[in-house]
Amino acid sequence: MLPDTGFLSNASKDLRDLMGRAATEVTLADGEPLFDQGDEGDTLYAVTEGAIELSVLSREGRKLSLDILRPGDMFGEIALFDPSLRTASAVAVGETHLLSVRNADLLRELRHAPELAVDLVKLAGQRMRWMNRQLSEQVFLPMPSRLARKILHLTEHEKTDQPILDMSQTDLAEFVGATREAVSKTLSTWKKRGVVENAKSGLKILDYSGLRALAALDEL
Amino acid sequence: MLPDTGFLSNASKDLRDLMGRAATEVTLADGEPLFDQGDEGDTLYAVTEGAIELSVLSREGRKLSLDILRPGDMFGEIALFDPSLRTASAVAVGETHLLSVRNADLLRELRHAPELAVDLVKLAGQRMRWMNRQLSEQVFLPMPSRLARKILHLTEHEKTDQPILDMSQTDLAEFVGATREAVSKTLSTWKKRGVVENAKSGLKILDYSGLRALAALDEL
DNA sequence: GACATGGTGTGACCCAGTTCACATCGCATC
DNA sequence: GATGCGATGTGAACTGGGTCACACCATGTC
Repeated sequence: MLPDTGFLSNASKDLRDLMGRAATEVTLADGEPLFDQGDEGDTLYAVTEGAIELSVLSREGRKLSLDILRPGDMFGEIALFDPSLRTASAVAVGETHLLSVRNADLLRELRHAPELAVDLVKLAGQRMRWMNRQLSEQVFLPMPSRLARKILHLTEHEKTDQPILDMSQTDLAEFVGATREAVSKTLSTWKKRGVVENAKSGLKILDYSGLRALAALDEL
Repeated sequence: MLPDTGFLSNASKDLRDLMGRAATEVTLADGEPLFDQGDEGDTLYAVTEGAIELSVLSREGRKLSLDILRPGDMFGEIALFDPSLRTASAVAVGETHLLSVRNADLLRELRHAPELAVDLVKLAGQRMRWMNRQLSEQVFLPMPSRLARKILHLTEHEKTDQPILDMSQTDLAEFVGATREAVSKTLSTWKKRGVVENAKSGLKILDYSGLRALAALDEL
């Protein structure tokens, strides 16, 4: 029922089973919001099909995309234990199916297997580590490195050697916290160097190791 | 034994008792590091006396201070459940006393009171929320607003109406992710406007509400 | 008193990235 | 094939903040 790839692959089988028991299904159409930053939330989700984009936005409407979650990924772990305002917004990218587990339901299940709480916290811990990295990258790395990193991250689930990133420069800009123009310009120089090239509705990565160098992977 | 102020005040009494049972004491001299980013860590700490500065640093040595933790504050929650590399460094500010709880010891105690796991995760959740805010502030707010926020944050534990922030401009700069010069210049303009003034070894806040306005508190 | 040392104030200059303003290129629709 | 529209490319001007290079304290200490 629950996928065993991605984030969830780190969870123990028992935990996955338990969550499966407490879960109900949700389906979203493309672009449909699941929740907004500031909503009350007490539910954890796991993606089974499609994708979810997590983003934060400033009051003036500027947006910083945090991640795209794919089948096997989980999110909303915090809300589960400490129901309160959501710290990010989530919208569906393409038609997507989710499993949702509500706070109360999970706690009920957890009473039969309390040792699994630790597993859950591990997941939360991993997300926190990830969060921490986002912060320091944003602070320490120049825009081109951040861009290279995001591209690598967003294509790492592809199997091909020269994957195509199906995303507009505008979206990409929201991921790296910069303007569309700036992204366009650095992509231009990379194209000249043969690192990437335009492809049908997207960006084709030609030189993976070149990109990795640009990402300044040894830093931080 | 464990203080009941600050972060810990959010913890239930039972949890505090349990932690007290599993804890051992640690004392650090001024400036002494507790752990460095990248160390293995499986221990959670609570400050009982003195203060701890948490910071992240880039490979080239640039530093971003995250917070100053005072008596009653806890940190290292994640390492407890998911022992792994520390994501930040911690050094003592002044002579400081800590209580430390090791992973294994807490889990043993937790076996007698498994329902308390949830309490612990709540704490982790709160820290994650806080982390999230740091990230979006760093991305969305201009330096002066970040500076104003940090000053407010760092003085909020003072009882006085016009507290003195005992910290050099260099340190402040590390908190807001900017250079000393930039901090000096914005502080200068604030001094002209009567918001702050220099005091013996520090900065005196004259106009709290003025500072709050500069912090753009409605944003985000 | 002379001198180093660490904090602070400012100015000159530089640069990454933003803002604004277009031009261009598909590609869908009529 | 004309028209429109979203995505892309790029150039000019601006700007926040960084870098560098000082001057100017205090304070301590020899």
